[in-house]
Amino acid sequence: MVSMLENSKKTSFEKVTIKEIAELAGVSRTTVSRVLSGSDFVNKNTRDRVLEIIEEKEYKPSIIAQSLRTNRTRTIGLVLADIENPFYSRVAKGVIDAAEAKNYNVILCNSNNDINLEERDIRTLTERGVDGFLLTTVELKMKTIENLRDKGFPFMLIDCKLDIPGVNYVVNDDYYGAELATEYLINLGHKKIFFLGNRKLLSLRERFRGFKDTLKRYEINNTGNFVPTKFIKTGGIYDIEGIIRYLLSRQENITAIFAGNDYLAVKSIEAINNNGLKVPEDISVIGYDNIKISSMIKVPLTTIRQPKYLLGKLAAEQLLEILENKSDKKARRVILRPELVTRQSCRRIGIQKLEERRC
Amino acid sequence: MVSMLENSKKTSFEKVTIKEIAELAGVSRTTVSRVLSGSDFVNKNTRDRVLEIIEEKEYKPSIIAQSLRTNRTRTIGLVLADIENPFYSRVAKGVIDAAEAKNYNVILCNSNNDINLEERDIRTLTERGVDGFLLTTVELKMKTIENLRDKGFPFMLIDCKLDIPGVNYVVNDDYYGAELATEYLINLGHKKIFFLGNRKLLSLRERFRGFKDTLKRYEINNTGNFVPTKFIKTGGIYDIEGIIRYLLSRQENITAIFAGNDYLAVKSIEAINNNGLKVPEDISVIGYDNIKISSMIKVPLTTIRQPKYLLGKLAAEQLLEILENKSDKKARRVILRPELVTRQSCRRIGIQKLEERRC
DNA sequence: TAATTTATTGGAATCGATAACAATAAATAT
DNA sequence: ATATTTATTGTTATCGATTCCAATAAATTA
Repeated sequence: MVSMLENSKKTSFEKVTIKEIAELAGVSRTTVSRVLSGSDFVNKNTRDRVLEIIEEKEYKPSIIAQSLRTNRTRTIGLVLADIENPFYSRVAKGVIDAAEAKNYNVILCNSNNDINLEERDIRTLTERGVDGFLLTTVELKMKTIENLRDKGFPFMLIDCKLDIPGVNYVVNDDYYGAELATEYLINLGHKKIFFLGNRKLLSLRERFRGFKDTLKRYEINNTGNFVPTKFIKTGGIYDIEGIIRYLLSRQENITAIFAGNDYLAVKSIEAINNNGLKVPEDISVIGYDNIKISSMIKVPLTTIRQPKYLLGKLAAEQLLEILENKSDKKARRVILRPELVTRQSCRRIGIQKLEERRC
Repeated sequence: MVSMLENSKKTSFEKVTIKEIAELAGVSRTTVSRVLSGSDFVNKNTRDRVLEIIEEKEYKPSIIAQSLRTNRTRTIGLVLADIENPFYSRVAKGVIDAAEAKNYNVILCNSNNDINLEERDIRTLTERGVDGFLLTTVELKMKTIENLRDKGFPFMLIDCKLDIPGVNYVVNDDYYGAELATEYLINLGHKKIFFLGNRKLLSLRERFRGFKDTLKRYEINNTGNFVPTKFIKTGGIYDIEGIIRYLLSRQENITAIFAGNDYLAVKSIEAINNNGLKVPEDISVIGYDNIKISSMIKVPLTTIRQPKYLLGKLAAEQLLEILENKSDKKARRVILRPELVTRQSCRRIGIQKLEERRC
């Protein structure tokens, strides 16, 4: 009764500490701590009494104080290249779910595809005392990563295959995915295929490699896949309209575009339409990522599906394993396989070119 | 030189503490702390010496220790209803940007539109010691909010207009937005309009109010806007296909659907198409939110645009102001105005009904 | 009965910072 | 020359937990 009265008087946010619990239970803080940490050697009666008071007072140990003492925060950092990009937000969901399942929290940074912000975010996170972090980097500096590794700070890369010792990652097999896409186009009869994408970005570099190698394997000569720099705006953003106009004007009879990601694909289709041509009738377009909108646009997009949720989930799980088990130095590298999703943005081209059908 | 040698020997992650800095500089920890906290009363020579050593040792104060002592973590929590929903991820970006601008970090929780997870998240965040948090709640329990308020824990609601004393929010004016949408449809000649959306959700409730009131204002009788429960799956998810089939079968000559959000609108259009009808020829559909895909789908969606980034940014800024300035108890309620975005999913219906054109 | 284990508990140091208060030396006023 | 201010710095307690080590009481063994 008295305690209820006291409670109702309490207006501002006051915290119960372990000291109070100890006093109320007539034991030492040590004992309360023991009760808290599960089972050590505490007498059953004592334990019950302490637990009762803990419950009554709704005592929760201060995570901050615990962190200071134990040097673990049960927090991991997540550096997202772009939270608004559905690819990354799905990855983030996987990360958050995996973290929460193990009673960890996630501090989120958004690097905005900016390598400088990315480094700032990494610094912020380490200073803030996260136990480890996950990095979805898009154009990473080798030095930064090596530095992190050498400091012994636990981290994993997401969707960034960097094969240097002591660096772990969970990635989609971009090379294989690009093979899938390219083979698909080739089987539809395409030979003049343009690869659209910023090859500075790690995953796009892999996709481009897969593309090139596949063409070679089929003995198809393909030249000039370079986007003139004048179409690349600050921050590596492409002027898709400009690129498409340029491609069409080159009169090279390009029959297909392999867009490095679905965003580029969607924009390309728009641009192609704006130039009076149609997809897939005049030009086939294949994307990469299978983001949600790719099935919803005017011409549902043929693309490569990547396990995104899994990417985040596995990465987080691997990181947490490392954290729970600091000694083990074994390499943790997971490579996930993408799949082809055929929709309607690519069509077969054959010996006789079908006449354009107009509605 | 010696120190460099030492550094290169250091393999694991070792932290420099204020104590070491103090010893190296030949001053007390207090003095170092003073230097750190900007300008107190420290002799310029001393300060310079300390700063030099801080720089040399790359010393960063432990945020955990600071937090414990000062009872401030420079961390805010963000409970997102669904990080994968582009609406919320844009909001999140606004929040993160505003927080980082003031040197705060964001701990992200994803409540998955689940009210139980939401409460768990709130608990997690308060226990973790965030300074305050932002809540994008979708179906909140009044009790939870009142409880938080009574405990004096700083928080703000995002896009959830809850007018009880001591509760602050930044919201879009859903009522007004719904007025805009409804008026637009009415001006196009629609009278039989169906409102599609879960009216348990706060913002949808507001939209429905705006919808109803506008119809009344135009003296239009509208009945039966209730979705039969059999089409509502667990978690409040709608079986849109079922609903649309049901609507069409009712033979009530519905000419327009006001979808409570763009997702519902997009799905509705798909469902309508699947039933052999066309948008907007047979049925007009207006959405709400103006998410990215709404302009990219087959029939670009007419919808209501909401300032999403601003929503998050302002909410975070308000919260931080509260945190920096604990004494001020003034109400912080911001109401943002949405706008109509006309695209192609609605058409005028007139006296003579145009014959269906087929391609 | 004395000696040794075992079970249970508490004291005090510690994690890395901040802050109230005290202390000293130098500068100024009387 | 003495008293009082001012500038600068240090001492120590504290935030809220954990943990090493010691202490006590009870139980067991010799």
